[in-house]
Amino acid sequence: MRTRFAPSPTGFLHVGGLRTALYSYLVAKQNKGKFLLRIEDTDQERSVPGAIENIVNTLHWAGIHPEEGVMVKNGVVVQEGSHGPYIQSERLELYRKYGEELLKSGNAYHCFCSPERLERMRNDQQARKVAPMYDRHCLSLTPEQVKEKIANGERPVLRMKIPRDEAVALDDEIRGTVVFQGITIDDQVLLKSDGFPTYHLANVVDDHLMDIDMVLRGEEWLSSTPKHLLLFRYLGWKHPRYAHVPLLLNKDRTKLSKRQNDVAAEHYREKGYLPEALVNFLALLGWNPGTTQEIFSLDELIEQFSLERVQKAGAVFDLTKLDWVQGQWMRKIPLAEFAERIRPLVAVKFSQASNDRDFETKAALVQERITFFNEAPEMLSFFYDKPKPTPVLLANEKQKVKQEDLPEILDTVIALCEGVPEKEWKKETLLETVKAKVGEGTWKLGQLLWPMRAALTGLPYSPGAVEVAEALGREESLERLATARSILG
RNA sequence: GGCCUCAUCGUCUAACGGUUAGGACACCAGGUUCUCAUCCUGGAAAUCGGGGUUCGAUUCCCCGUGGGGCUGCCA
Repeated sequence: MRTRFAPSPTGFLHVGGLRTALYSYLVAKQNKGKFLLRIEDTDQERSVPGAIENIVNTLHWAGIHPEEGVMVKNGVVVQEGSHGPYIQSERLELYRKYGEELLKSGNAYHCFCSPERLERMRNDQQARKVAPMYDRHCLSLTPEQVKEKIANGERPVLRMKIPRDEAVALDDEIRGTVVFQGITIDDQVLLKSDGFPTYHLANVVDDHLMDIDMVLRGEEWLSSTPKHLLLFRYLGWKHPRYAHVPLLLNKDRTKLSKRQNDVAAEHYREKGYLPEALVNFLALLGWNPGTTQEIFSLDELIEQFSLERVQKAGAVFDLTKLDWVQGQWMRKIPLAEFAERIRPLVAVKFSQASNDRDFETKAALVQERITFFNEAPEMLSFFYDKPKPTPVLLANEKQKVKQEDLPEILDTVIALCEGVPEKEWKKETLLETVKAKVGEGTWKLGQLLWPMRAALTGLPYSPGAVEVAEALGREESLERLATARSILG
């Protein structure tokens, strides 16, 4: 099984494109096949320098690694595989050759109509409320007339000749059978006057020459598929299987657009989303496993994905769930790895973090509390910045901590903590100690722990008191408690 | 306008003739030996409409309605 992803290098990798690439990749991998990357740069106007590198890099970031075709090695675009070249602008001769073949077999013809005439024609057709289609004005040209026009310097396009009296049926993997009447299909331009092919010709020639077994692409291609099927037939080739994936939609259910959404996959990387999260989220937009599982690694997707369970209707690209998926993946990261990933971020603000031996203990306290790595510095700031607690913060109505009780409470907490020796300085021991005091009946747990936590962190919310105390260490904790006590006078 | 296509909670979706129409996110309310977060429990929330077919339709058929895609020498 060979599948491909064939983006145009017009800038960034589109999230919809990423999902299509993902599905394509999954189909290839679960069949022990190959997934290849081809670049469709047949529109010179729209090609952007650097776009290929960008797309490849983003694909890699997402964990999708094409095994054939266009790749980037050491920052340079290279091509690997026996079916190359894989960049369409390097295959112009091929398209010209097959265009010629179609011309000879009578399935294509030259057209000299100017853009102006075509526009007039379409306007006129629309005014008459008929479908805008090429009127075959140039079909009647004799070979001599064609030769003469070319000799005069006119640059024709090559148009495909659609049989008007037959129906073309597509057997789509997702949608089943779809039938198109020839009379409704336009005589598509195959080769442009600049010698470049259009998508339609290039796509068919390449999918055949590159031995593609299944084409997965967006639903926007569904209506041009009969043209492709016809081309395969004219050229005497077996066509691949087709699977038209439902579109990703804006909130108003129109095709996902730049104006309404952030559609550049790389931006999600920049915003701090984990590739696992984006891929997981995208996979579920239009596909479901038939079970209640929601979190999938790429390997699990390869194992479980199936086209039969791909939705027919488009899916609204609603990011709300992405954040939840991101949180799930965030918490799945092994602690040691998590700590090392946030350490450099924290060190930017607090250089002590670079060689903090207890950093992992601190990191453990925020892993469940953050959704993005970049929230870590803020969440850990109280470890590196001395807290400045106030009586207002230390007291808490809900916990029944009155300001006038604070001196006594803090003295109690300090005494309790002093009673815990260095080698016993663990959150479990600390909690037991506090609870033992609570058992005496004077104070409730919250009356001791809230002021303790507030004194240690200086914040209205943070990880728990004893957890923070452990991470801070005995000496630092006692110092902070003493500081808090001192402001109370 | 023409062609193609789609249609279950706000969103992503399950149910392939028989279910109190299920799950997830978001939302709301509780709980989780201290706050925040996590986590747990509960709640509110949907079959576009009309006809058929059938003992029985979310499910099959038809007609509407609504949405979407395409309709370029763009992809």
